[in-house]
Order: sequence, then structure tokens, then C-alpha cells
Amino acid sequence: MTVTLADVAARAQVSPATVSRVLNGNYPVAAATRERVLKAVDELDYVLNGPASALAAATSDLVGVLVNDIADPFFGIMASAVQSEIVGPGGRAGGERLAVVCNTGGSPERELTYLTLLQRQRAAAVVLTGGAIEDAAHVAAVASKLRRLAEAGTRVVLCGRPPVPDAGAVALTFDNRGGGRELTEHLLGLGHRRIGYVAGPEERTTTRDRLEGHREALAAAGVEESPGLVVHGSYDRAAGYAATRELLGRDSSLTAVVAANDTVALGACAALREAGLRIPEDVSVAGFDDLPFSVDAVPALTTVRLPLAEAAARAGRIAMGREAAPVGGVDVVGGELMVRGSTGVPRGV
Amino acid sequence: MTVTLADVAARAQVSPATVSRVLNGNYPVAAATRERVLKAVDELDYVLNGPASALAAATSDLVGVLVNDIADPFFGIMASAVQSEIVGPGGRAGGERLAVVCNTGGSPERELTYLTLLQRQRAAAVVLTGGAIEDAAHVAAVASKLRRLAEAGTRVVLCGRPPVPDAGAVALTFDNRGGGRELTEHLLGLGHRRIGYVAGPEERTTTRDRLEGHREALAAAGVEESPGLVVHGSYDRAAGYAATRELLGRDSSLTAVVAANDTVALGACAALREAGLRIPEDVSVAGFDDLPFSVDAVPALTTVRLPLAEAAARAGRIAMGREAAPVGGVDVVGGELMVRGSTGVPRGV
DNA sequence: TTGAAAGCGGTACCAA
DNA sequence: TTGGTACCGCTTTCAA
Repeated sequence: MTVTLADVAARAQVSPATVSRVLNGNYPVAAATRERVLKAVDELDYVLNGPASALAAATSDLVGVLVNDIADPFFGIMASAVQSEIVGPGGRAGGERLAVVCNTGGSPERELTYLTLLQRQRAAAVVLTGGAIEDAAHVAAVASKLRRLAEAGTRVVLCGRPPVPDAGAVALTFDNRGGGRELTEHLLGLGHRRIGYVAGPEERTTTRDRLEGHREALAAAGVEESPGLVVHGSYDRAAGYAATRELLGRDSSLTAVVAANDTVALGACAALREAGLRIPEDVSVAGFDDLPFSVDAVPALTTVRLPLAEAAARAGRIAMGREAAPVGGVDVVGGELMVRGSTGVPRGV
Repeated sequence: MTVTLADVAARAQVSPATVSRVLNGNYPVAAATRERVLKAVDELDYVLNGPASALAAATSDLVGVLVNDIADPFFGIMASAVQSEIVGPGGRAGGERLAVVCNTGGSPERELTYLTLLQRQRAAAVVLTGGAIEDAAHVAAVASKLRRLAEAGTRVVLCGRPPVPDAGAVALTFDNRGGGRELTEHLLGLGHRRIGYVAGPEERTTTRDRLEGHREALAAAGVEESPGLVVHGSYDRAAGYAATRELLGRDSSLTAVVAANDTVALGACAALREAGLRIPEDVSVAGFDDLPFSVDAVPALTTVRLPLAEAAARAGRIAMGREAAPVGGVDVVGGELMVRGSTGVPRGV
């Protein structure tokens, strides 16, 4: 039926072992032999059997990328950044890794399920992107899963969430708190005093950190936070819309809105426009992430600029162990805001 | 090291074969035995070895989803729709399929590369979403790849692109032409006569079909297409922005713009706003897809509404072989589906 | 209903 | 530099 390595070996008049060596390119093979093998591969249209290879080598070329919401461009950028950085070590035409993008939808159960699925596949690496859920039981469950994965040789990368102790994971964190602070400082600088805040879901690290930054800025400026001016919701457009309507209902005198991320900001803008308010003439809006499409919808955005795609790519590179120099504190970015690896030093490389 | 099926067998005092049967649930096993096995699995924290399983069974539980641009929410919606529909037949806790979202970036080479990678993994199914490239050589190459995949037992689904002969593929197509026509008809109905058209990339099925629909509508209304009022570009925001600026430069008197998809429409809106034009007071904008976030940015959008997520889910279900009966708006005709967004009435194939 | 054992297609160690 | 060959961990007849 399907062509196997043995078929190729027969055709090239060599042993299966030799074919394997040629294909993996990690062993010396005479040029002439190699030619013959490659020719046979080509003629037979041979395609390596991934599962067999993974079984024998005890590792696969799959890389899992967990995202909270695949319909959110933010995660799309992250995913494609990682994807573009996980070329295998062999450099061969066929020696590539396959990125498996898993959509958790922000659900703790699905997060664990996917982790198990990736463990089952003996994934080469797993990249967890976006904020983490803060529920203690879940955090413990994830930590234990990650530990097992690491034990089995899977490289673990955390991109945008707090480090996990003893998981041998590379952690790349964003300065959510600082970002949140700057965003609000920016609005304060424009003279705004009544600022609504559309926060992310409760129990999420990013939600809390950004909100803390916001409050920090208010406090530093001596502005008292009006009660009811913070509304929580999921990180999507609908939630941003709903939350903003809610804010307007509570206090129609606000002059600025901070959105916990750009997708949310889009929803906020929609609600404001619908209410007959103009942006930024009547109300300023500031979003958090660095999504290209929101630049003009969210004028204040430019004050905070996280090169997330680059950060994700870098995390992927670190996970694959082909990082040149240590990440160090800040050199990842040239922008206004810093992205810093939590430990500052890549671990487990 | 890692726990194997044999370990579980030993602990449960049964043979490996029995454990396998319990796990797969496709064989009669005494209730008591099953309990014992499940208990052992639990105690040992056993996780099936995917590659080994795939090798022995000659098929894996991976489902590949090819998308043109993972940062485009359109594909995110498609991907998550497929993902939510590919639960395995077993229904077991561990019997799930894993969706592999592959980002081709619209590149022919990467499309083929991913197809090979999935072939190597012995994927259970492959779903190709979005418009296809029309280059003859590439079409042939893809067709041949798909045929091989099908031969090897991989189910192939085409979602949003033309059927491929002899590939044994399920094809789900959208009425791009009809949609394009209606969009323009809508604008014509509003009284517009000078309509700019921001088209997708050349050599793409969706680009051509939608554009044909546009021209059809113009012709039917007796409106002559002004030269230079069609500009091509990729399906992203930046292209929409650039193309619209270009259009404005060529003819500042246009009163409406059709964008070949929603992401492009967002860019178009940005360019118009930047030019000091108001939407829809000065210029109407119509996008094509059915993305939730663009509803207000593109007021005319509601004239065309394709239930894409549902369609993708349906395609996934069909591929997995558990399709029941056709529902309204979607019809199954000889393995091919036609989704007609605007009227909701299925068209013949 | 359960067990024994022969593969599935590669990989990598040991020799030659 | 190349060949021989034990596995890798699971599935699936074939018997019992």
C-alpha cells in the first residue's frame, strides 16, 4: 500500500538504517549513497510515517500552542509568530515542526484537556499564551500537568502568564501592570478625570495586573476612583460593548474609557458611537494590546505598544533551544514599554 | 519512566490487550474487569501514547485545518467551528481528536508543505478553508496531494473553495458571486453610481467570483464600470487601507466602496476617515463576510450574511461521517454543499 | 470474555 | 561509512 522506508531502502540498494540517516541528516553518509537514497525517495514519492518515527524516537515534531480565543487577532498574531519560529533543527525540507493551535476558549477544563492531548502526542513543545486563570485548584492542576510534560521531555513556554515553579518552563511575561498604569497616565495627562474601566474576566492574571496599574495611576495623580466605574467582562467585542453601555448608564459624565484589550476597545467604541458620542472628541478610548487593526479605532493606543508577535516568536525560539544571547531584561523591544522575561534568564535551554 | 499500557495491565492483573479494549471501548469487556482497569489507569495517571497508537492503528486522531491567515478573525471562527465539531466517535474522555490549525499565509508552497506534514502524521481528516489559488500548476499539485491523502484514509473537506475532482472530498462552497452581486445591488439601490471596489488578491477564486458578481450587478443596472475603480490587494486591513487611498486618489467623487471582505473593509473605513470622509454620510462601505466585530463599522454588511461558522461546523461533521439531515439554507448535493447567505435559499450545485 | 503474540514503520546501538 | 537488528507502545487477529 503506502510506501515505507524499507521500500526506499530496497530501491536504493541500501539498508533501512541508511535511509533513516539520510532523511534525518544527523549522521555521516557518503554523498553518492545519499544521492541514491534521495532519488529513490523522490521516485517513490515517499512520505515519512510520523507516528512510527515519533514512537521510535520517543518524541514528535508537534508543537502545541494554547490560545484563549482563536477568533481574537491577538492570539492569531501570537500563534503565527510561534509558528514561524519553530523550524526544526535539521533544516531539512521535510524536517519541519507542525504547530498545533488549540483553542481553549478560556475554559479551565479545555486547557487541561488539551494539555493531556498534547502529552499524549508526546509534543516537542507546548506554548501557553495569554493570561492565566487564578483559581488555585486549576493553577495547581496546570502546574502538575506541565511538570509531567517537562519530565517527558516536552519543552514548556509560558507567554504572557506568570511562571510556574519547578516546571522547567521558559516564561516570557508582559508588564501588564506597567502598561495599565501608562494607559491611564496618558488619559490623565489629557486632562481626563472621570475614567471608566472595562476590565477583563475576573480571576485572570492579566485582568488583575492591568487593573492594578490603572488604580496605581489614579492614586498617584490623586484622583479618587469613583465607585462603579470598573466593569468586568470577557475579552471580546460583545463584552466591551455591553460593559461600556453599562458604564454610560452608571455615569454619563465620563470622558474617557480604558479597555482591558483591543478587542474590547472595539466594542467600547461601538457603544460610544451608538450613544451619539464621538471619539476622541467626546470620549477618549484606550486599548491595551498591540493589534494593527485597532490603531485608529483606539487613538490613545500608541502610548502603549507591546511587540507581542516578536515576543511570542522569541519565546518559541527559546523553547526550541536556539536562542543566541540571553533575553535579558528589555532588549526584546525597542518600544515604549518593556517586555521582560520573568527570570531574565532563559532556563531549560 | 513513563507509564505504559503494560504497566496498567500488570497493575490491573489483566493482559495489555484487555486494557487496550477498555480504553478504546469498542470491544466487550466484563464490567468488573473494566472497573479494575480504569482504576489502575487512574492510579497510575496513565496517558496513552498517541504515536504508538497511531502506528498500530494506522490512523491518528489529528485533524488538520488549513487557513489562509490565522490573524483574520474569519478563519478563527472557521477553525473553532471545526474544532468544536470533531469530537471523536468513541465519546470517551480521552477519545478526542486534536485540531491542528495550520497557517498558510496564502502561500502555495506552505499549503503544500502543510499538506505533506499532515500526510506524514496520518491525519484523520484535513479541512481546507478559504479561497483557493487559481494557478494551474498549484491546483494540480494540491489535487494530487489530496488524492493521496484520501487514498491513505484521510478525509478531505473543502470549505469555501471549489471541489477537486476525484479527491473523494466533501466540498462546501459559498455563493461568492451571488453575494458580490447583492452587495453592489444594495449600494445601487441606495442611489450610488460611482462605486469603488477593493478586490482581494489576483488569482484567488473568491476574488474572482465576488468581482464577477459586482460587475454583474453593475451591468444589470446599466451602470458602466469606470476604469480604475477596482484595486486588488491582499485580504488584510493594510491592503484595504492602501487600496482605498488609491481609489480616492484616482476618483475623489466616488460615493461608495465595496470591500472584498470585512477585514479589508476595516482598512477602507480607516482610509476614508483619515481623508475626512464620514461613513455612511459621505461614503457607504460594504464588506463581504459575516464577522461580528465589523457590523457597525460596515453598516451595509447586513445585506449579506453567511453563517460561516455553522457551515464550517457542518463540513466538519460531514467529514467525520455523522451528518444527519440538511437544514434550512444549506443543502447537501452529492457530497457538495452550497451555502447561500443572502437569501437563505440553497442553490443547485 | 480474555490472553498470547505478531506486527505497525522507524530509530539507534552495536558490529563490521 | 554501512548493515543488522533489537526495541518503541499499542492494536488486533487467533485461540483458548
